Amino acid sequence: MNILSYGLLGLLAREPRSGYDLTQYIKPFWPAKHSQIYPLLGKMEHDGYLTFDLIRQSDKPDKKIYTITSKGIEELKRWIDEPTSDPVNRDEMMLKAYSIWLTDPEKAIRLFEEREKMHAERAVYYESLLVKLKEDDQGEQRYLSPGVPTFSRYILLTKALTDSKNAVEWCQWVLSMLKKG
Amino acid sequence: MNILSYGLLGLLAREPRSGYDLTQYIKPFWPAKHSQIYPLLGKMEHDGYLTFDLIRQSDKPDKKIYTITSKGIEELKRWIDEPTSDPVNRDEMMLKAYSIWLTDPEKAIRLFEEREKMHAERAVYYESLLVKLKEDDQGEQRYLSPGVPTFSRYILLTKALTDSKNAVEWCQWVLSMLKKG
DNA sequence: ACTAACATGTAAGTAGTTACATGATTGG
DNA sequence: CCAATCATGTAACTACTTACATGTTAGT
Repeated sequence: MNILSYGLLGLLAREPRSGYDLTQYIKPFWPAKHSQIYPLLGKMEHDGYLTFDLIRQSDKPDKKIYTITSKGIEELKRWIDEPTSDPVNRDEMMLKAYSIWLTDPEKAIRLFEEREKMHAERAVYYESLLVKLKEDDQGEQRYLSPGVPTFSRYILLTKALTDSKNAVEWCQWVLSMLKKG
Repeated sequence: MNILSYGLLGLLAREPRSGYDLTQYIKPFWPAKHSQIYPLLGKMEHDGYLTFDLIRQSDKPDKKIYTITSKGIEELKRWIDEPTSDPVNRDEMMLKAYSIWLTDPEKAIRLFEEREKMHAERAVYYESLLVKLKEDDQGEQRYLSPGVPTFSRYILLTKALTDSKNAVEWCQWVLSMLKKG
């Protein structure tokens, strides 16, 4: 049970999903490829944290729908009280920014403009997910109450959105200095 | 030559340093343990990107001071123009936040207060580094000119500081909702 | 015709962590 | 006396990525 496996349990605690679905949903919060996730799900099933049902499909490939067990729920609750490891942020861009003084300003400008675009696109994406969340809520603002799963999703999406916006602003700030010279 | 090795080259492009020093300086921007860095430095030296001088010390253990070669500088410049990989952010706290609805509010509050404190401490630390940078500059504001190494350090520290502050604010925002209930 | 989405899996490799190993000096 | 800082290294392990492997359907 590594950290990723708790992330997967957290998704399955809301509703049963396939490995394929889990790979998509976990991505913004804990990047991982399907080649890491599929074997891990097998191990978690073997250890009794999950069960699965094989769903035969004619139009699309067959799939395994994983469901969390009560043992899985207990393990998830236990984990929340354990010490939390430090965040790990690795961004090649930051290392390039550290050496940007070695290169010519045009190249530096191109680099930061690219990144600004990337983060702006992410911001749009997270914004759209937040809009969807609020639409599903139908004006009842249930997502503002801790204790419902939507609350957790709401605060995470908000964090992802502000992080993206801040990254865009930082790029713009650096660009303004690069263009002044 | 993995991404970390370019980070190390970037530090050595400013001034020669020991592996021990590099381990400290790289940490905020690319977490890595000495057990990863020492063998990597050996490989980079073997490949001609670095040289080292063995400094014998009587009070402290001997050390190796690494210096970047012209081949190293060229490689560093070449890397900046290459495609940049996506940032990787993995924070166990985010996964816990996603499952926080399963636990009681007091535990949730404790979790977020701890994190708020951690990020606040980081903010103080980065603030102090920025203050030091500006003191060393002696009011000449050279760090605002792209093309000097201090500019790169300035923009990175500013990013690290605002990221920490934003994380503190997010924790406080979540806490305000958790306390309302 | 080709590209993307759906769907799961394994094999081989790289990157990163934890633990082991050593040892002097300084400060509380 | 104990912990921290300085200083470098290896061994064993875990985590993660890239590449290989297969196959259908829907849209451009």
